[in-house]
Amino acid sequence: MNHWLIKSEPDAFSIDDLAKVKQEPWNGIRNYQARNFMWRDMKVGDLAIFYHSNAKPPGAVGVARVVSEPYPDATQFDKSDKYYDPKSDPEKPRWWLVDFELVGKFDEMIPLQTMKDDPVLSEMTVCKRGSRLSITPVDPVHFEYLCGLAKFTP
DNA sequence: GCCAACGTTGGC
DNA sequence: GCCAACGTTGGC
Repeated sequence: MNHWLIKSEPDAFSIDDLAKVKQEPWNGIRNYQARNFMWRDMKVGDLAIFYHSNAKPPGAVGVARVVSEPYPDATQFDKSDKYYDPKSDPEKPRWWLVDFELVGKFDEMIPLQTMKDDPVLSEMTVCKRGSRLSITPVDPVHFEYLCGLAKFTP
């Protein structure tokens, strides 16, 4: 099983929003590296740290699970959607996604600063300077350690 | 294929 | 609001 970190801006879609729906298509990803992780590497059952970006403070807020095979992101073909991509061919879709469901929300978020200050978690991609990728692989050791810090058992 | 200009992300 | 990092675009 692979482990991941997925970023979301809580103003757009927060972990509480994920709690309200059964499962959520992770749409709007328009970066090839992030797309490749969903399209090529994610498997049903994979676990992901849910991370709030552009938040005060930013940080890890819970755990989500991959619950679908990859399929084309419908928003790329919707002219009225902000993620519409006129260059994507419906015969050969450019953007793919998976669905996530909530596993659980941490009792207390682990702020990015706490992760950066931690000798183990500071190795995570999200802690590195200039890390903008919205989906990143996570070392299982870091995943377990972070859940431990949050007193959370997936 | 190079690279300058530009746009976006996201912490601070 | 600022700005560093970095991906994308497009002229050449």
